Amino acid sequence: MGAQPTISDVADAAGVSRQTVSNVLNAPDVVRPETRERVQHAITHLGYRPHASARRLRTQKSSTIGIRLDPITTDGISGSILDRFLHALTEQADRKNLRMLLFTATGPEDEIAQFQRLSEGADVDAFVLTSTFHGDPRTEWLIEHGQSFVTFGRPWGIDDMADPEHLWVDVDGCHGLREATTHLLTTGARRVGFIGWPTGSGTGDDRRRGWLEAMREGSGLGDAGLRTLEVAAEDGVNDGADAMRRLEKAAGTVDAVVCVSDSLALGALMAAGGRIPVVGYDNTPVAASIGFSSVEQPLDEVAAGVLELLTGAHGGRVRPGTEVTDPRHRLVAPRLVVREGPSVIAAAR
Amino acid sequence: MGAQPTISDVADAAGVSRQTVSNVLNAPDVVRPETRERVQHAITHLGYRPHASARRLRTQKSSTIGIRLDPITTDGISGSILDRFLHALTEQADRKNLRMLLFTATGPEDEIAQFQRLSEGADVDAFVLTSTFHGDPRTEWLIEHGQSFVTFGRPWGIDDMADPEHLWVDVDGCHGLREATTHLLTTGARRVGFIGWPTGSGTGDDRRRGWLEAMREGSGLGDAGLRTLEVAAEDGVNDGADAMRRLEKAAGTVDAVVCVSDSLALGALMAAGGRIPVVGYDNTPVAASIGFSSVEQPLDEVAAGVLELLTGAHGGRVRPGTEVTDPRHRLVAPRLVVREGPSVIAAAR
DNA sequence: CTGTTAGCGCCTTCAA
DNA sequence: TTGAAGGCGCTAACAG
Repeated sequence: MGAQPTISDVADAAGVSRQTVSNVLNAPDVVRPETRERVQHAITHLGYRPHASARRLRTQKSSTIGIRLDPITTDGISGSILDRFLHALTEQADRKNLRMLLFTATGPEDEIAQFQRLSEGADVDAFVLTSTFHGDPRTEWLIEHGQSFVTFGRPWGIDDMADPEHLWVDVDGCHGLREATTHLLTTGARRVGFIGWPTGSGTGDDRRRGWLEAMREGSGLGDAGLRTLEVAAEDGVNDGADAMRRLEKAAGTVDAVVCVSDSLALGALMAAGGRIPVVGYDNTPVAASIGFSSVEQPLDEVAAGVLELLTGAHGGRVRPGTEVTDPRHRLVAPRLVVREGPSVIAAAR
Repeated sequence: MGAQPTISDVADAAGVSRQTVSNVLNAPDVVRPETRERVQHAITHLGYRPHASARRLRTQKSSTIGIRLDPITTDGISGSILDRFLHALTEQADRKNLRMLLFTATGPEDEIAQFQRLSEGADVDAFVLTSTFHGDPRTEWLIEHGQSFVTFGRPWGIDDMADPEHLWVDVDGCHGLREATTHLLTTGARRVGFIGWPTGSGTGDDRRRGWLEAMREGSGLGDAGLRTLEVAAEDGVNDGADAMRRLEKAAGTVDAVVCVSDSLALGALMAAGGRIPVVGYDNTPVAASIGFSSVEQPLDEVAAGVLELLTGAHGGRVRPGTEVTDPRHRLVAPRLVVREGPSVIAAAR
């Protein structure tokens, strides 16, 4: 450790003024190459590094993004996707010289209090939210207080794509399930069942739509037939198993199943004893280790999109009166990870 | 938003000097009550909040703790425990007015580079590491450069408890497996098998010891018999299933099994078709949703310990010449979460 | 292209 | 108990 060298030390060592050093760092093209090199040499020689707080004080920006760590989901295996998103975000933020600051909250009001605390204390100058809905008090507060933010997930309002105030990035779940279903159909399956969440969740309804469209186009089944191939469940392995049994009872033969989550898929797989292919969603470690196919969200792309929106033209904030020229929303396509099937379960029988 | 009020604004509003405001904030007992109240009123009225960067610049401390987000573990379900630890840490740090800053690294050297960057830039003034070993280059670098840090996990050196330079908090895995094994023995099981990792990992060997000791004391089996009840595997569901089959082949009857991880436990459970009780480790969401017992790490306690060590007497750093009076290490006991058994798997048969 | 000057908002001396 | 200076390390304006 020892005392860190300051910009003055570097200036002295290089025989220039402090300002020139600052220029070398922040506007290199404005300094004559030979001077620049001399300064650079002094910097590396002394091991100088700009003092983050001093810079932030001076520039009035923290270059730090706040993100809330969700409360633990006891059930459901899908908690890990947030983890992976966070990882992607941190990694890419780092490349843009942005830092990620964590916080927790016990509920929406508490979260708003945290927004206030972190923004007013200049700890953070933007937020990333992970799941929001239309009329969410949190986004309303952020918009109202002119805070920069981008959400991972659509607000699921009437007209998301046109909403100029709420920047978001989301994964096209409809497309994902359509692809999964189509894949199963090309494999020879015809009666592909669907295990989803109860109607009402934007995400779940969107994914269901993907299955429905693919089936209408490719299965040759009518709507009445399709209705028996569909069943709703809460998220959880036991719920998935239960749903599978209900599905088999209602539909008679089922050639394959697509699910809105890996937890449900695991349950379905177990209940079916591994006899038919099951496709999950999120491509969690369980899917990988048990060996069933799953729709993977491209979290790197999502993270990149979030950062671009945040650092882009509007800097995550909408300037009133600005024309909506550049995209404020981004919908990325997931991809299907195809796996052979569950060797473990088969072996267990 | 708008411009945040500064300390001067508050001073003007309250009719005092800036200094008095500062005192009200940092040394309230030195200001006359009535003045204090007037200032407090002005603070809340104006919505004043001290500027974090300004304070950090002045005090030369960031009050921020850096933690590396581990690369994603594709296999193994246990990734979520780090998640929960991070959550506990963030929550408790917040109460102490400390912030958690994330970073990622591609490997040990890169991580050291990050240490350097973050510490020299005064972004962070302490680190939390999540898994270290004896002679780990990262801890060596941190010690050498006088950086504050605490690890979650023993260094697994010869004499951990006496090492005065490396502060750590860990979970007593030996105790955890002993408890799990004893529980199974009291339930009536006698031949309790053990599925562990290959010898050599400190954590794994420690947990194995717990099983071994409990069996020696309570099973009435001799060492020769015990040897057939033990099998090693990498971490993963398929590995667990495979291990279970090997175990049954080698040992003949097995009444129950304890495993060093939930992934292994899940595999074992499936291979055994849910016929015998299996106990896992980490109490991950899978254990909860499938419904098997598991040893839970008390991550809240770990987080609390880490922060206490960090903010305690030595502030995470060892002052040379200081007597070793207060504890520099902390070993917390996990607890067994008992569950009925896997209804899903039983039903699937 | 380089140097000088003037703070960013806060806290730590010291004096009153 | 309160007030008046000074400076933490940096960068944005200018002036040379």
